[in-house]
Amino acid sequence: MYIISVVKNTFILPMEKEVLLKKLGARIREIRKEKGMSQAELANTIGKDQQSIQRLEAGNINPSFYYLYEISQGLKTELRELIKE
Amino acid sequence: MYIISVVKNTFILPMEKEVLLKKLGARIREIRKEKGMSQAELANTIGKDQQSIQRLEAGNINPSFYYLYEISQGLKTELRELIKE
DNA sequence: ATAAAATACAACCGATGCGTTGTACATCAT
DNA sequence: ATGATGTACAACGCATCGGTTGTATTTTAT
Repeated sequence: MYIISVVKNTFILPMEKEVLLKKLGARIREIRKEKGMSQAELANTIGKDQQSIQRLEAGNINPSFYYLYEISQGLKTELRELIKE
Repeated sequence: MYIISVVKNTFILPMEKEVLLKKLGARIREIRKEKGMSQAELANTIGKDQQSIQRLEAGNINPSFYYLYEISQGLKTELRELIKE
């Protein structure tokens, strides 16, 4: 008797990682525009640079919790607002 | 004329990183207990192991957005619920 | 008291976040 | 046309996340 197959992490998540990150980025961009800020402006207020914000909004990274917190502060909003849907 | 001091990131955040992560971990633990799950149980349902959940709940890591999403799914709750305060 | 279950902690290591530099391109005003 | 402003993309490097193994400590049940 041998183990012929080991399937790991069969838990199916309702949303793909890539899709989720795109949505997050789009939401952040939406809020930033509402506030009338440029990427560089947002970045500078929280000690980051424009390129980092660009990557985030493009959904090209999977940002850390604290990073998102900093973003929310830069946008003068609640962290929870970034996650609406 | 010389630059004698460069202060970077003078933006003062209302909450320290460490404190925020402790709170996040505590909140996750709270929800997990409400659901009557063990760390291992939560971990296994989303293809992780007990030790990873422990580090998260202890506030010893700054988890990624998608990681938190997986946790929320394992807890059968909304991602937003993990961030309540 | 003993065993089982749950939780905590430390170390290794590959993958990746994120700060940074450099640059391209598009839009707008002068 | 030129310059200023906003956005996009790629690469480098250090730090850290997170999967994993190993083990210790605590809690609960019998």
